[in-house]
Amino acid sequence: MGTAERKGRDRAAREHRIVAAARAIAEREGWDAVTVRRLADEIEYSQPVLYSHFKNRDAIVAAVAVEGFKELTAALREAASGSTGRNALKNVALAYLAFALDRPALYDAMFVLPTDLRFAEAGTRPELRAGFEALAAVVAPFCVEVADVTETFWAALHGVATLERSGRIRPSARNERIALVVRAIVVSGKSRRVGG
Amino acid sequence: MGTAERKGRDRAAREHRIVAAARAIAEREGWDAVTVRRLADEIEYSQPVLYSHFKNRDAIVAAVAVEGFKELTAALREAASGSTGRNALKNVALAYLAFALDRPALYDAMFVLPTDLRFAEAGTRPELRAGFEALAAVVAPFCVEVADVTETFWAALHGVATLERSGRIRPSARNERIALVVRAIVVSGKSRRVGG
DNA sequence: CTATTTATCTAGCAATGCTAGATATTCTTT
DNA sequence: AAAGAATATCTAGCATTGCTAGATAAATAG
Repeated sequence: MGTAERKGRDRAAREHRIVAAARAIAEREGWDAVTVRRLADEIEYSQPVLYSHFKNRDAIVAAVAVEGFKELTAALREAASGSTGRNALKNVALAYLAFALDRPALYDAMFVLPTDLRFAEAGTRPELRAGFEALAAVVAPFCVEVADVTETFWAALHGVATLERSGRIRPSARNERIALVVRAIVVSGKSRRVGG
Repeated sequence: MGTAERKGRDRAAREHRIVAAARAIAEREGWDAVTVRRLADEIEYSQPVLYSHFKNRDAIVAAVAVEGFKELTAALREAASGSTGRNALKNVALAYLAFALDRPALYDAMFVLPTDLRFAEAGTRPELRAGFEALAAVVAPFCVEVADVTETFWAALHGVATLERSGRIRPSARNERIALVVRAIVVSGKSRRVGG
């Protein structure tokens, strides 16, 4: 009798519908519009059901963030494939920015909103680690301290994305900034004395 | 009779007390603890009085942010003074990170929380522009496209600060990341062909 | 068929941002 | 100084939020 299995599947499907609804509303109207009541309406169950799936609202945001990390990782790998060296770097940088700018709500869930997700330490979820490694892969050819340079590359991309998104730096200069970041990585592994 | 003037001063003083209370609570307990009711208690007036000073809660956060910009600007200028060239860059970078990391609530008000403050466009408040120019001053010796490089420098610092603060990159590698950012700026203006 | 566990819902709490309408205070004018 | 006008402030409340206790319905087990 597979009824227990079916129940488990149903439950998983419902959980996925919650996450999908949260994400859809957030993308369309922002995270403030994602209320527990509205999610309950959306999945056609009452509020407390959501709390049998997630500890609290933040845990729902975190679930969306995990989806985001998977997709970001995929997008970065895709961008890296088919090119090498400096071009790969540039393509990855462009893909990162495109991801952050076209899916602001998703990016917020991943990097801005409070979550309990852990990073850069033991117990980091694999979805999160994989994204970092996709960046490290294109950075590695240019340096020996891969972790340091990857973190700095990532931070630069994150900073450019968030400051541009909030209107703090000029959208018109995006390409120049990307070129500067890419060049910084390319140069980082080369000789210390430069240009004479 | 300077009673109108005194009233104006009293009002300004009360407004300042609101902002100071908001900032103090935020620094101590986070922005979630900064409720309008609690601010009203703190200044010993009723809630609606706050709305005669500020349009809404976000406007109070914005007022704290403006204070933050003044202080960040001062900190960056201070850090730049007394050194030149690469050392000035490094000192400014260190000062920026120190600012962001020891005043997380203030930094959030300035860069993370939603505000109506405008940047990088006509109508930008002078407090905000001054901070940018303090960065530009130490970047200028190293490049010709000062605006582009300054924005990228700022973005890198912002990214490093926020990712480190949220535990997404290793605190232990802070100095390495700063060194990389500084070197990237130093190198940015030099010859395009590097290291042979 | 009954008892027990599991799934779900109704109803409500306490807190939030914000505001309408009432009241107290201060100023202006005679 | 008194009456009327304008200003300052408060009380009380709305609508919404995240979350939960306690009641009920459904599924399972004996």
